[in-house]
Amino acid sequence: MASVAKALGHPARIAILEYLLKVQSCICNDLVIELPLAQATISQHLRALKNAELIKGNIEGNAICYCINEKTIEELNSYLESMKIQLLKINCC
Amino acid sequence: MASVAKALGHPARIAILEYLLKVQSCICNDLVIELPLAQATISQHLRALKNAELIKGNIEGNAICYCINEKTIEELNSYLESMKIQLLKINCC
DNA sequence: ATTTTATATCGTAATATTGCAATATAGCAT
DNA sequence: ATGCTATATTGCAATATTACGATATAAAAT
Repeated sequence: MASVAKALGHPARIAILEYLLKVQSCICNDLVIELPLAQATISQHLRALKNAELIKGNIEGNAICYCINEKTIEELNSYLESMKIQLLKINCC
Repeated sequence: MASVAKALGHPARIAILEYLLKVQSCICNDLVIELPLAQATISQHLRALKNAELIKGNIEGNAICYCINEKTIEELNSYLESMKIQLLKINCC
């Protein structure tokens, strides 16, 4: 859990995910144009997101189609959901 | 968003939140016994969680009652929820 | 008043992360 | 075969994070 959150914990990586959502499909060189970061840096962030299984990449010719991995988003979501439910039981502070 | 995720992105801080959920109320010296970390380190992690508004602390005599800040959990949750909904529209990879 | 308990802060060493230029790789187009 | 395009990897400097001992603070108990 911590490792997924950690991968989310950088503005550039949030921006990448939101861009992927916005364009609803992605060949990632777009990102180099879209974000104010060097290509090497973006590649590094993509790797972090991939290691955390927040995105997955399919090779398509000489480009790579990176997409959000729904499964991990759902896992994170249901983790928070259950936290929310448990919080209803608590009555302090 | 990134800053909240970043605060969640450490196993000790996840452990603190889960402990707060488990005991359903908290006077935080418990944590020094519960977690295999020095008191200074725990205090540091508590500060990180507090800065991210994931917890709030009320002074109670000479102790402090730290509690989860539901509001932030809910915000995080609804961010992921809306991401999930947007993902349904996407059909690639 | 002194001691104890709970917590925070400071200083510091070890480690990790970030950003980037340079270089490498690999498929595509010519 | 050669050059182009998309991406990854490497090396490195700058910065941030983590962990902790030592010390500070402040309320409570004696």
